Amino acid sequence: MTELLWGRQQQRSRGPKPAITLTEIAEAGIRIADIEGLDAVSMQRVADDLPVTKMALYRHVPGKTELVAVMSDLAIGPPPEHPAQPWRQALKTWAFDLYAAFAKHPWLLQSTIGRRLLGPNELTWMDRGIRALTDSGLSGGEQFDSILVLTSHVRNIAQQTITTGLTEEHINRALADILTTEAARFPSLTAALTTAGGSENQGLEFGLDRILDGLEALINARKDCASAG
Amino acid sequence: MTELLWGRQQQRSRGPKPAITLTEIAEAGIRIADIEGLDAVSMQRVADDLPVTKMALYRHVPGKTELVAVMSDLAIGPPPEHPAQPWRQALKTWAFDLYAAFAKHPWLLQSTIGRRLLGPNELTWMDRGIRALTDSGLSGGEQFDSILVLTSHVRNIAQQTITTGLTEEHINRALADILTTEAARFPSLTAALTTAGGSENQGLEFGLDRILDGLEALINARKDCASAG
DNA sequence: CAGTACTGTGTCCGGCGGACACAATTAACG
DNA sequence: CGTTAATTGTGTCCGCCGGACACAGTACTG
Repeated sequence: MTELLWGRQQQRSRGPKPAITLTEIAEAGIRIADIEGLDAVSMQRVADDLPVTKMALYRHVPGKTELVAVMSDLAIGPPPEHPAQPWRQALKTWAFDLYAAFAKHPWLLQSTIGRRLLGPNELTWMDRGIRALTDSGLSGGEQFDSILVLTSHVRNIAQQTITTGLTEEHINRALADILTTEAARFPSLTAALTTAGGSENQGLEFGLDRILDGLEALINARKDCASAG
Repeated sequence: MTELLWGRQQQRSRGPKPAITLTEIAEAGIRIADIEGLDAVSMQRVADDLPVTKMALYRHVPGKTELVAVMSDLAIGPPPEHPAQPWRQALKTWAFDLYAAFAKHPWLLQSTIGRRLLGPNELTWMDRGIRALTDSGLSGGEQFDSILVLTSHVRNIAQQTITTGLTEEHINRALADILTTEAARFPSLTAALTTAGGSENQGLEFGLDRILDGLEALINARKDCASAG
């Protein structure tokens, strides 16, 4: 598993030349997931696209879990390069870049959840985020937790905005129906949504600014403390 | 679907008395998911526990998707009651309550992701969260987005801390191995993790405080603006 | 040239969600 | 009170899934 994600490929000696490579398999999977969603990615489906037999894939990848892991790290890719910026601006562009990556491959929201083995690209994203906070005066754990908060926010907004399925309208209509018939049970929610006036869709930036405000407050407090001591 | 989640049950007329109810089915599913995880919940497995035939379930629920939805709303339950508090403290206890709910039924982290039809309990959670911000001076959309940010943070921390599988140790060891052999590729991340000193596990409160700090700053800014105008 | 390691193929399995026809039950109606 | 019709749970069947395993062809090594 680690070997796969980190590209440790032992050189081949005897035997027929492989007709396909791990990268080609992953790319085929990505292609399918991009168009038809992650659920459409089955061993059979990937094999048909190459085209080889389904069991041929198992010569290059131990199972579907590992295939999805390789697909994910390959699809998310490395974070884009940017000129050096102050930490706040750096984190903001970092967050928008991450959102863009999720927008490009919506199925990454499904495949990169929970405790799992991380690939090099995903780790690079984390490293790049933490780098922005290196000179902030926060402790290592605080830097880590800060990036975690930002990541979860970006993920959540992406999940809310990026409409994977076509049930979008149906869900919204159902919610509207419920909120009109059962408004009495959810007074605060109803009030908030009626004054909200529909889809402002600025959730990403709003939450981002709040989190960054909170971080800035902590960083400033630490700086004051350091200069005073 | 809406009828199921919202308990609209039409009264029965002719025919044999139902041997099982929707609630019993959902409870059986919850029981299985709590012990063996959400993946162990199959129609066959749920039916065996009741015990009835698998196809009997389809008389009460249209499909597995709907069953999981009913299970989820039933398992998360209504948010606990608390005496009135200032908004910040209210949101903090609300967040901890939500975390506790996820800790009680870890599979809720899997089953309640993405755009979906919300049940009454889940909506009550949202309503209760927004209620804390009703008199904050924030707009309805801002109140909504604030709760969204808090929810995503709690979810993310729960996913990080609550160990569903037994691969925990294996993953950590693999990550440690990689960070030692490939430390040069991830300098900032390595530095942050080495100074962090392992599992402080205060991620929930840290992020919570930062987000609440950010919200407080916005609320205060609005108040100043209002009093000045 | 012989041996051997490696690749892709074909077949098979258990389990999954779900469609459909059927038998059994029970309330409503003449 | 008997008949009818609606509703319940059962059994069988299907296609798809991930994966195990034996087998045949290929290409390098001695």
